[in-house]
Amino acid sequence: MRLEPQYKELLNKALELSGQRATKQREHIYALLLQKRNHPTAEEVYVRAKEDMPTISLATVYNCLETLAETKLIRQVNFEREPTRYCPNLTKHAHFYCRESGEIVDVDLSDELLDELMKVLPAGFTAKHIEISYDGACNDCHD
Amino acid sequence: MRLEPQYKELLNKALELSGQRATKQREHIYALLLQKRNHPTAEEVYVRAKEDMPTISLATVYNCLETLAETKLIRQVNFEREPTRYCPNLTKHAHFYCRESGEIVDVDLSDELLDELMKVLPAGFTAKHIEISYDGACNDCHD
DNA sequence: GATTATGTTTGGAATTATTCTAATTACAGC
DNA sequence: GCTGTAATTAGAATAATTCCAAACATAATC
Repeated sequence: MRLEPQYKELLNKALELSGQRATKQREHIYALLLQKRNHPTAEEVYVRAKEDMPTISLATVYNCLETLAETKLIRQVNFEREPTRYCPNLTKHAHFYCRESGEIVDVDLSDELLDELMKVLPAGFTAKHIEISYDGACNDCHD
Repeated sequence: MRLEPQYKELLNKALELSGQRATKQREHIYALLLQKRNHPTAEEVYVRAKEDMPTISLATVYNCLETLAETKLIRQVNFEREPTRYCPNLTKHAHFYCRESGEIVDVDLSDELLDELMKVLPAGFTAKHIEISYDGACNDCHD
């Protein structure tokens, strides 16, 4: 697993900016999130991370994911009370959760649509963030 | 605490429809959610429920909330990994979470806006549900 | 280049929200 | 009033995550 130069750059910048160090573990976690973008849970990341880095601990996986999320290199994705999932797609998007297959798919959102969503807020309210999640059946899972 | 007749009716219908019984506990929980609509957690519901019904157990609170949610009389509301909150507002709405005060406010959504959101889904995807949550600062909490 | 200071990782224990379990209780239909 | 089923209860169990203190790695200073 190799972290591509532009992402390595991105990671280093983001960590430096927040006064944190670039470590093997952080690079590794970031690389594997970028490489297979299937919205894994921390546990799943842990399993994958151990393939190339057998001594990494689950606590470190949580720490790294936390750091990456703080520095805005990845997003945390939650569906109800299920385990948090992690997503390196930085474009504005929602998530579609297929109840059949369990798959999670990114859904691109236009700035116009997001604007409209901001406009429906009551006067005096300002949102830093909007989370949108769909759930239903994906293309492969229709009855 | 008195459950207003129209809501009592609604509750009875919904429970009957799903083959479940109307119990004191279910009525009580439903009544107090309707009476103070501040999106309480299960724990908070438990505390309030005990005021008038000191022998009720936390497990029962969870059971009742689950039943009410199943029968669509209330909605579960989640923000990241925080405890689930409960909401008896059945209109189509999103939730605004104020990071300052912790307050949660309902935000009405028009059918048109929801339609637009459905339209951005990839071909072949059908959503049964959309969850929208804003977070930021509410009217009372600006810097 | 050695020393010190600071940040990071690690394994295991602790926490927290929630669910499960088995026993008791309440209720509906006969 | 019985009988069967559903609901409640208290406490144990679970699952995801966070905390903790010790070991380790890296960066800064001499």
